[in-house]
Amino acid sequence: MITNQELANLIFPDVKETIEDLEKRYPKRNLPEGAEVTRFAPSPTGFLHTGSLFTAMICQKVAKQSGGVFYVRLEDTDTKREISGSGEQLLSQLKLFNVIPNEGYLASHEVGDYGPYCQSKRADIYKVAIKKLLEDGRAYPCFCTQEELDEIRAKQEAMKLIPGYYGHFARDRFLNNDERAERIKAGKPYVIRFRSEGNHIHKIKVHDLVHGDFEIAQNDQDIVIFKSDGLPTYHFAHAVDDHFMRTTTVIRGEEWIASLPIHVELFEALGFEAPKYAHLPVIMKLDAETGNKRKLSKRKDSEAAVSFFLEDGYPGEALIVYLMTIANSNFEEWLFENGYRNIDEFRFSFDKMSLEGALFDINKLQFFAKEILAIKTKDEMYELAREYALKYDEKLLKLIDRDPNYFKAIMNIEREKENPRKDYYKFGGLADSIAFFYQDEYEKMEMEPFNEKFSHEQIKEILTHLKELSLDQDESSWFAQMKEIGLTLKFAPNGKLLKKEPENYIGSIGDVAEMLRITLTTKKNSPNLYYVMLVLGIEECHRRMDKVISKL
RNA sequence: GGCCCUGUGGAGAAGUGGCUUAACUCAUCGCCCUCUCAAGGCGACAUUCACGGGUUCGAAUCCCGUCAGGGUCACCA
Repeated sequence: MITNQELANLIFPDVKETIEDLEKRYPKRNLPEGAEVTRFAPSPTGFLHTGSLFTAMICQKVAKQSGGVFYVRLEDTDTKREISGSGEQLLSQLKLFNVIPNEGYLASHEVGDYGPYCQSKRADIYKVAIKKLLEDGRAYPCFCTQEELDEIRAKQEAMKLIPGYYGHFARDRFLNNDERAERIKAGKPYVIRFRSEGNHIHKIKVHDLVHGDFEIAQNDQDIVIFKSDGLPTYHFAHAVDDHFMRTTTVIRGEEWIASLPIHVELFEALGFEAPKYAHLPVIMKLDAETGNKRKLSKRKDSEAAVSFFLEDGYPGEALIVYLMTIANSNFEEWLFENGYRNIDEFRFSFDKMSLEGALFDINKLQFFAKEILAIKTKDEMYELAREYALKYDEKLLKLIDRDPNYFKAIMNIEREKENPRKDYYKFGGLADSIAFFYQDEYEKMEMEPFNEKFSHEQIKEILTHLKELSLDQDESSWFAQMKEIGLTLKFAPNGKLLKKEPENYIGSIGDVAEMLRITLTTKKNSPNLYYVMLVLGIEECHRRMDKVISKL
């Protein structure tokens, strides 16, 4: 009968390297004590998911704050689901949130000594590891067809047994090497399975950086490690790659906890030391139909894809800040003490992480976005807005480019002060809210109705008088003038007085301001009127007032 | 269904046996300020920590049970 060695050579005749060679090729990293090597390992099957950004952000943070390495590895072993170009997109979107790897797959090229960083290019490496397992008798070819597998499963279901390829159900583990060789030579298609030595009635203790210690059933499944397309499955690739890329801490979603026993056994069989694990809670959403929590779903929830925030023009920083509040409960407090400008100095810790998946809260995101945009300078606002407009908003781009300084002036209304206005939380819709500042756009807009309390004649009269307003001094003198004009026409200088002596007045200064506001901006709400007038310029203000007077 | 994880207000949460009449943040609501809005100021919002039992002088905190929610059971990752 042929030996394991001979069988291994039959399957992988070209593989000459050994695990030892690989150990030499990918030596332990020379990093200071405590430095963490983390990785973000997406599969190129679509857009960047909000949960993936969350994971990637934490990976980067952990590596950065420990003086380690954060790298990206493309898990492109599922050729069927792969969407071409999504690898590049993933990287470019990550970059927009300032999550920038210092090693690995970078779309246009690769950086680092532990590559290649695309799994599809690592076939040779996986083969070395599989060959070793074959030689050790810890892996075997399996010739079962899909139908046969289905049959086994049906039998197990009927008998109410745990489904899967294990124990005596693992039919092909009982073949002898001669039979295996014969079938291979006959050209029968096969996969390679791991031969598990575990038993699910035994428990193993595992440690997780966020969940702590817990027990879980040992693996007993003879999982597929090498698919018929010549590529490894996730589990196997994880063990091999994270070992040879010298990852110290594997940070991934909670959905991987269930397969931890497989990974533990794989590392053991390969003779590798397992990395530390951190299984992150999943970001959830309340399902409108069932009222239950569920994972953010790309199909159902627009906010599941980071492109949603990008397209709507949320500042990238805001999403990161928001995600960090979910990641570490003490972050918010830290933020209020230390400010938005030094976020890098915050020290992330796995023990400050909640164990339950947080419900995605767009309100809170918007709150942070407002705060962040409020402390931007007018120039930063210009850059940000233009960057957004360039990609997503043609109308906004035209308005901005017509006169950058004019746009900055609009953005600067009540910005350069202690408590800047917090009007904006995203750039989506900005064009519409500032359109009235532009003459031609203003002409196209429909005015909100004036207060019906006042006749057209009264409004005309007031507007005519308001043309005397001067912007030459400051806001308070402007406002004093307006009060004075109002007073001569029987408008109380404040609301309280009107309430107190309703018989003496026909309205209050508020009514006067509203008329002016609607006239100039078409809206009942706008930024500080004085500054709006300054930006528009007194001539344009008069033009708009004249127009309304003549139209009424 | 088995296994694993989780369970403090509308949301994120602090809390690890007495300092808790449960911090803080968002949201909501009310009042004040005010030319509208935004901001800001002040205040309201959990007699109670999923539920039931137990331990204890004392429990959100420890133990047991129950329930609920989530995850997972592929030649997908």
